[in-house]
Amino acid sequence: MSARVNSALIRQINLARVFHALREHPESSQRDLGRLTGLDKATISTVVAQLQDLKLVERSEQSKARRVGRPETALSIPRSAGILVGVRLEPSAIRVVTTTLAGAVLGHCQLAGSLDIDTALKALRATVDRELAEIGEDWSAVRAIGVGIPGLMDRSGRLVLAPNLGWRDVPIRAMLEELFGCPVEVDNDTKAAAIAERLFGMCRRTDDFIYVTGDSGVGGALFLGGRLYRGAGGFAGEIGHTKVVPGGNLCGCGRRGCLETYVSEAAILRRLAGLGIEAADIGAVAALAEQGHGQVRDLLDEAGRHLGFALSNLVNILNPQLIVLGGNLAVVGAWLMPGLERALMEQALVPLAAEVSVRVSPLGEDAVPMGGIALALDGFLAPPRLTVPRG
Amino acid sequence: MSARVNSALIRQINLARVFHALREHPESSQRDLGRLTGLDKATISTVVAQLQDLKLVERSEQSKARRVGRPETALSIPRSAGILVGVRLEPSAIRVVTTTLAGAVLGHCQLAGSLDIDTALKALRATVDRELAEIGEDWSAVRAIGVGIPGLMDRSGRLVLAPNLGWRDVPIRAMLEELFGCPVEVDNDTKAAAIAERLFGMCRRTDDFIYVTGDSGVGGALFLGGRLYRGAGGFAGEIGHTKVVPGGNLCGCGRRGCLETYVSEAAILRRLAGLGIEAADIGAVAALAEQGHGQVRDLLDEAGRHLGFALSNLVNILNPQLIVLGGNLAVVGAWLMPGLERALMEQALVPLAAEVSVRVSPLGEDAVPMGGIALALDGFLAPPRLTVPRG
DNA sequence: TATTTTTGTTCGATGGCCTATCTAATCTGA
DNA sequence: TCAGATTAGATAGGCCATCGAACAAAAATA
Repeated sequence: MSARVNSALIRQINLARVFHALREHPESSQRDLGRLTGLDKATISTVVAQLQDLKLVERSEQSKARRVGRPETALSIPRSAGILVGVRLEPSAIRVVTTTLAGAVLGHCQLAGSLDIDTALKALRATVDRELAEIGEDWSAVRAIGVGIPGLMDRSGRLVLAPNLGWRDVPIRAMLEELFGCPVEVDNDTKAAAIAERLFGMCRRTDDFIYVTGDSGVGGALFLGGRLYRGAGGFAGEIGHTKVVPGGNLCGCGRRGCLETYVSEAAILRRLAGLGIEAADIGAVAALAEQGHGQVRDLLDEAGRHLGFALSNLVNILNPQLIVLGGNLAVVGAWLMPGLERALMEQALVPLAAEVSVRVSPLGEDAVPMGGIALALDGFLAPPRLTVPRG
Repeated sequence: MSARVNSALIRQINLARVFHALREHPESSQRDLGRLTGLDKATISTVVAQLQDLKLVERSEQSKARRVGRPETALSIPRSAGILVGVRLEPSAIRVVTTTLAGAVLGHCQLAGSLDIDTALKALRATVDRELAEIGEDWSAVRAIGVGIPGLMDRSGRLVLAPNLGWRDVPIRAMLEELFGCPVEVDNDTKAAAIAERLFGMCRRTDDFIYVTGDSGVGGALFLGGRLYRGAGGFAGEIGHTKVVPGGNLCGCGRRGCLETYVSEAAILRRLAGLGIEAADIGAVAALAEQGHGQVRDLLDEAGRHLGFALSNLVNILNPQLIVLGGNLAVVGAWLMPGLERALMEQALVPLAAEVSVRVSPLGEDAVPMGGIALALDGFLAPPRLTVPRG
């Protein structure tokens, strides 16, 4: 059953809309917010008053005069409104980012990871504590925490399966809320990163984009029609097992020629090793390419071609506006691009290929933790989804 | 700018929800509708009163007693509420269906098509006039008309391009409203058929499904998260040019091995002709298969395999709950199925393949005109979409 | 200094939904 | 037969939302 549609929901929706409008356009006046949201200025007045009561918004002391007439008073989302904590939880590392409610980064922190759940959680707690001390805030300032995890979640925040961590069927959200004593949101890391791209990255005005990343495998997330698409079972986005080479490399899934046997970090390192080229990680690969290493460049170009082939089918089917390369793929993005764009132009239908552009994510290593920030923000701001039968 | 969120919008949403609940569950009482929509019975009371004022709903005279207490009075969407007209406009044929507002079919009608716009529109008007006479209704009873066209539409109802009809940049919606003097909705035929499947067919409870059809090409429509997904430019769903055979048949798009060179009606007829088997249309092919013609069955099985391969990538990426074969593919669906399901099981990731089921559409030839009905219903019932920044 | 101009607040109107109460219609059981 | 129990639906009052219009505030301008 979907949510009740009543006046409380209206206010919840408009509150979120006004807040996000101010987040996107800092130092706006009430008049600006009215224009941005389409709401009457009287409504904006009461909504802003409520946001002030919630300590989410502050009005600046001095006012800026535009030309004639009463000057506008600028509004802001102050640091005193509280902070958000975004976490990337991985076998190899735990990365923590703290931001204001507006998404401005206050500090970073990183720690070696762990495969044992209890150890990982304890380390996480210690890391966040240290990070808070570093930026001079305490727990009372934390509004919410969001965590991106390489695994599959259900809607209630239960981790169904995380192969890389070796975790299965863990009530991770409940455990973290117990641990931190504040609201916690959890989601798949790639999906979280895609949401971050939408709220803080390069997709702020883009309703339809595909986000691709490549670590151990190749993950994807689909942002369709202004919202993240999760699929019937929450698995949507599994682009890594698209078949790109008939009878190609053997994949962990048991089939041959899957995309992720060519373009994941693991695959690239393995294939370079096969050529006698040692690289510790994707950064080292990028460095080699930067130095003009021909074989490395060729291999990345080929990987880009395979990725472009897989994406071309997706472009034909989904007609996105933008494709974003994130995570490890962003690190070598510049070297994947030529092959990728060539394959895309050759394989995708002309009008669709012409409209889509491919970009490298600007969020870098912070993509997933910033996704945690986006999840946390959603957690206490987003109204419930409501469904109406329609086309 | 998205719609204003105010109390008028709330009522619009709840009106639509109650109407659809009654459409889905005929002869419901107000109490039933309250349970179905989650709304308070007081709210249901006023909403039903308004629906009655709008002549959309009627209360039955006699009442049905369940056990003890005051008996319920059943509500219905009566024929006197008006009728809807659904149209499929094609080069070869114009097909018209009339239904009640609840979607119950009142009559069918078909006519040879035309490639000339003026002739086609005149013929359409005459066909609808005749059909109305046949079911004993006149134009005053028509609430709205919906038309499915094999071509690309923009959001305002302008036909951008219809290669099969040879039309380009035609303000088809405005022309039809002029012609009929009542509200008209237009959309791509495959997308319309998918909406019909959702409202009247086998996907009434399914929020995530892929609809596939094959006429001259292979078309698809994506119903994702409870609504039809159109893509950034309205092109979403082009499954026909997925590459399924490297270096395969030459396609009209200039590339090789596209899906639609194997499984469209045109492709199947052409490939059968290459084997010396003459079939006039897809119905004849189905008949041959029915008679046990080995070569025909083999070719359909192979087509099913190619379709299954294309769909397997899509299943991996979109994680749908259901795949529906419609249009001409439904006619030979039984013979495509074995190859299709085999390919799907082999190629798609196990947990995803296990959850998805493939079905043949029950709507048959009426799928597109019923899509017109769905569009027409949406036109005067669906509230405006509202967007909230979120994940 | 008075006027103009623009911003933001407040008040009343309107119209949603919801709680509580009331009425209607039937069944139950003595 | 008839009073009570039970359930469906209507109505009134409360609350809260947006919105239009009048109002207050603050600065530039003449």
